[in-house]
Amino acid sequence: MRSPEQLVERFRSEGLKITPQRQLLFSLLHENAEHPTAEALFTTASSQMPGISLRTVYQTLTDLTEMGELSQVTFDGGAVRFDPNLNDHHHAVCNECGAIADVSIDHLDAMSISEPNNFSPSSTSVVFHGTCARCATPTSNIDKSANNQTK
Amino acid sequence: MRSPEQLVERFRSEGLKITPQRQLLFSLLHENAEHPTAEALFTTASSQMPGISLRTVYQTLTDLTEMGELSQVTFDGGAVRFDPNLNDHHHAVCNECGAIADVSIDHLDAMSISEPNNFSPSSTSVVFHGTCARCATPTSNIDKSANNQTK
DNA sequence: TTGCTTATTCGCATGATTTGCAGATTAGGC
DNA sequence: GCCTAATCTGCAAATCATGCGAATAAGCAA
Repeated sequence: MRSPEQLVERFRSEGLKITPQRQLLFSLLHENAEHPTAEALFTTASSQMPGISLRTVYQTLTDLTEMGELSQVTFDGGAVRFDPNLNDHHHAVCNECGAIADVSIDHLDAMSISEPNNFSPSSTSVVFHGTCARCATPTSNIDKSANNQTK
Repeated sequence: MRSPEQLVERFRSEGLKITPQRQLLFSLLHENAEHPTAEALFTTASSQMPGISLRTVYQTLTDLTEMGELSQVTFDGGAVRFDPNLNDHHHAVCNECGAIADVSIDHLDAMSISEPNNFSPSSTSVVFHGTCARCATPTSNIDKSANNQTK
């Protein structure tokens, strides 16, 4: 996702209005690597702007997604998560704390479909499940459940 | 997933009852490569056993999943799909018709996380999006939407 | 600054999917 | 055939997401 300033530019140039709600969400999403759900963003947004509507959060997230500024990802059937990272990347989900990390992959191109041989892939997404560094380190296990996904 | 006969064995040996509903679902799931949703199975089951409850379908699917006879997969935030294929495999989703195919992958092990280097993956799942053979063949485009996922 | 126009926001209703619960039913053993 | 616990069923309810209409406010012009 572009910077809040660039998004303001883009919205202006497309004749869209710059509202305080949008500006807040731009800043909450900028370089946000937490893959938040709409609800999570709503909670954070609400603390800074009491009265903001969950509906507006969904609306803005949908708009940004349609503009290609965000992508949506879901893991294991939970709520949709929003990802402002537009670079080519994949995800690693921690089985312990539920944290989701962006990962780069080496030799992704070495991999290919062996069977069936008649499917033409246009994109590939890889999800690793395992243990994140924080949860693998015994001394810092205190706050394991901080990012736990509810489902 | 094991064969209906083997599942009957297993259920018996665990003190669970063999009901007509369960038997029907065993047979509908056996070697089913369609990755059906609970609703889809309910629809099919209903035609063969009018009166069967959607609740029972969900219950049985959950039971089989907990027994390790089925796995659950979701794509793009839609409803949960059930997969009786217990072999190591991945999925290919057709952007045209929504069909989901099981795929085997060559050289999956060549691939690795380059960044961050402190995540320990225990499993990897790969999803390809693209065009399936049927939709890529102009002459057989007639029934494209047959398997279309609604979301 | 005021007013106008239209995009946005908001709140509520609704839809889709899934689970909890309690009473009715039935499989399987005696 | 009877009994008891497991199962099935129907409905309420939880969760996540979207549709809709009325109220509001951003951006522009005068």
